[in-house]
Amino acid sequence: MPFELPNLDFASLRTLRLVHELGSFSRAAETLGLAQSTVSYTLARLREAFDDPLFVRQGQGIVPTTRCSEIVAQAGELLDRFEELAAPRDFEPAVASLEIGISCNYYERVTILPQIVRVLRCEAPGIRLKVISSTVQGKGQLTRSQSDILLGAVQIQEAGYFRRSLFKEDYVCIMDPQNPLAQAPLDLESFVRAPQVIVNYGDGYRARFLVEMETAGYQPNTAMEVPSPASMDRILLGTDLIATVPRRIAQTYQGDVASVACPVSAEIPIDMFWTARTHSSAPHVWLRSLIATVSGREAESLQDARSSDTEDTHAFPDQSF
Amino acid sequence: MPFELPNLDFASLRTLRLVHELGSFSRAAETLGLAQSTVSYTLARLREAFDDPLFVRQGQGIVPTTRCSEIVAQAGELLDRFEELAAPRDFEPAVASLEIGISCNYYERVTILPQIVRVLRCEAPGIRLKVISSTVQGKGQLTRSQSDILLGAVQIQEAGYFRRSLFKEDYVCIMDPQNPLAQAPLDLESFVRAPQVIVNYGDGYRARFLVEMETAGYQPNTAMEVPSPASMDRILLGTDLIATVPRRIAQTYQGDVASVACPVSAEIPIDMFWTARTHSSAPHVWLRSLIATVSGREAESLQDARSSDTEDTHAFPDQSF
DNA sequence: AATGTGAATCGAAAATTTCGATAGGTTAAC
DNA sequence: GTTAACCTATCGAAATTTTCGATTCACATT
Repeated sequence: MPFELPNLDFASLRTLRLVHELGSFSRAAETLGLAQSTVSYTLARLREAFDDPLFVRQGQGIVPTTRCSEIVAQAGELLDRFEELAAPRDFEPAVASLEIGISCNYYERVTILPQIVRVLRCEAPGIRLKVISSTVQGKGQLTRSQSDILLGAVQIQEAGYFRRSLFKEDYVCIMDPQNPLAQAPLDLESFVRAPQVIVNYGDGYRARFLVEMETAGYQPNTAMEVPSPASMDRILLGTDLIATVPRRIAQTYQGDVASVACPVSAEIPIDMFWTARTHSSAPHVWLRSLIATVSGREAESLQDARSSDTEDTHAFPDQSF
Repeated sequence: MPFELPNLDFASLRTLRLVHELGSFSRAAETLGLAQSTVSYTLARLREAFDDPLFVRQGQGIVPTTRCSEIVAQAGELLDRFEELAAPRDFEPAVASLEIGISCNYYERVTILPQIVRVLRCEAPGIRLKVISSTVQGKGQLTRSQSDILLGAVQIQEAGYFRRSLFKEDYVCIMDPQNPLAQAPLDLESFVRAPQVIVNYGDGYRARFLVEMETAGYQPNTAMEVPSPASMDRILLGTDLIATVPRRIAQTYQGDVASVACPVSAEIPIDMFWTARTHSSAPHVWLRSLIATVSGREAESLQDARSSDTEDTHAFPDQSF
C-alpha cells in the first residue's frame, strides 16, 4: 500500500487552527468548551494523519513545526470553503447564477414565457432559461433531467411528480374580420360547416376541441392542416377560413383577426410539473412561484393528486417595465 | 443562533461522491466494503448537514438534487485538496520552493555559505536562504523562529536544541609575505611581541585564542582593533602588523598574505543548531545534511549532548560545477 | 530543591458508527 | 393482478470512537 489516506473531520481541523492561533492546547480546549485531554487526543489523531509532530514543546509553551504552519494555512482555506458550502443557501435572485430547463411547446412559449422572461431580466438576470420542445415527451425529459420544469396541457398519473395548476384555457374561433361569421355568436352548426385550418401540432397530438367534437359525433370541415398556430392570422386574412385556437394564442394576433367564442366547449388545463430533484432548490422554488403568479390566480400545488403543497406566493413586482 | 455549523468527515464526503457517481447506495456500500445501512446512515448525516434530500427516489434508482450536484462538485475539490495536503511530503530538491533562515556571522558566511549556495543553485534553486547576523543572539533567534538553523562557535547547554558538529577550526597568524616572522615557525614569545590587528567582532565577543593567551598570562601587543576580519589582507600588506584569524578565513586571502601556525593552540568547534520545530521537515533535514557534508567529515548529530541522531548523509554531487 | 505550568496518558463513561435483519416502496415480469 | 426483484429506510445490538476527570510527566522558573 502506497499510503493510507487518513480520515479527519472538519472539527479536528478547526481545533488545529485554534491551537495554532492560541499557541496552547489548554486555551483551545477552554475556548471550545472541551477538556484539555480531548484536544490532546484530537492532536494525536492529527499527528497520525499528517505524520508530523505539528507542535513541539519550547520552554513554556509550544511552537508549530514548519509543516504545521503549512497545514494550518491550507486547512484554513478548506474550512472556509466547507463552511461556505454548508451554509444555508440564501437565494438572492439578483445575484444568483444558474440555468433552469423548461420543457414546453409553442403554446406556453407564446403565452407564459414572455412574461417570465421580462421578470427574470429585471429581477434575476443571472438565471438562464433553457427551453426545449416537450412535444409529447415532456415527462421523460423531466425524469431524465433534461429539463427541470414541464409546462403544458399534460396529464401525469404516476406518482413522483409534483404538479401545480396554472390556469384553464378555452378555445376561440378566429377569422378574417370581414367574415360573416364574425358578426354574431357562432352556433355549432355553422362552426362544423365552416372551412377550417386545423392545427395538428405534429406528433399526432389532437386538440382537445377536436376530441370533444368527435365524441359528440361531428367532424370539422378541414380545409387545411398546419403544424403550428404561429402566424395563423397571415393565413386567414382575406379568406373564408376559420381556425380554432386557444384564447391566449388568439390574443397574440389581436387587431388583425376577429375572434368569437368556440361553440364546442373544451377546457384545457395548463399545469406545471416538476420532480423531487428540484423540489427543494431555492431558485427552482422561486421560479415556479413566479410562473404560477404570472400565470394567474388559480395557484394550487398538488403532488400525486393528493398532498397539497402550496408554494410561497411570489410577490409580483409592482414596478413598471 | 444563526446556523449550526455542521461537522462532517472527509470519508462522508467521499461516500457522497461515490454515491453520486454510482447512482446507488448499495453499490457504493459494496465498493467501500460497508453495509448498505451504513451508507444510508452516512447519507442521513449529510442530509442533515446540508439540509437537503441530496438524492430522491426516481423509479428504479435515485437522482441527485440540483443542490446535491453542486455539493458534489465542491466536495470533490475539497477532497482533492485535502488528499494532497495529507499526502506524505516527498521532498524533491529540484522543485521545492521555500525559504530557510540561517543565523550566523561573518566567519560562517565566508567559509560555509558560499559552498552551500553553489549546491543550492544547482540542485535546489527553489530554496531561498535568509541569512541573518547571529551576533550573540543566535539561540534566541532560533527559539523565536527568526531562523531555522544556527551556525557558529556557539555553546548551548540547555535542552531542546539539536546540535551537529561541523568541524574544528584553529588559528593561523597572517602577515605581509616580506615580514621576517613569515620565514619560520612562529614561537610564542615573538607572537606575543608582534604588533597585532585584533578582531573584536563587535558585541564584546573575544576570540578564543585571546582567552587562551590571557589564561596563560599573556597580553597581545594590540596595535589596532577592527570589528571584522574582512579585507584584513588590505590592512596588513606593506606593514609589520600581524593578525590572528581562523585558518579558513586566512585561506580566503590566499596568495596575498603569508600565514604561519599560531603558537597559541585554541580550537574552535563550529556547530550547527536547530530545534524540534524543523527537525522533521524534509527540506530542513536535507539542507542540514548538505551543510554537514559540505563542511567536512566529522558529521555527528547530538541532541542535548545525549541522544545521537545521525542524519541522512547527503550524497555530495560529483557532477562538476 | 520546590513550585508552577502545560501537555500526555489512563481508565471509565458517553456518544457515535457499524452491522445484520427487516420493513416499505417502486419497477418489471409472469 | 400477483409475484419477484431491487432499492433505500429503519431498528436494535454490537463495536468503535470520542470525551472526561484524574493523574503523570516534562520542563522552566523561583
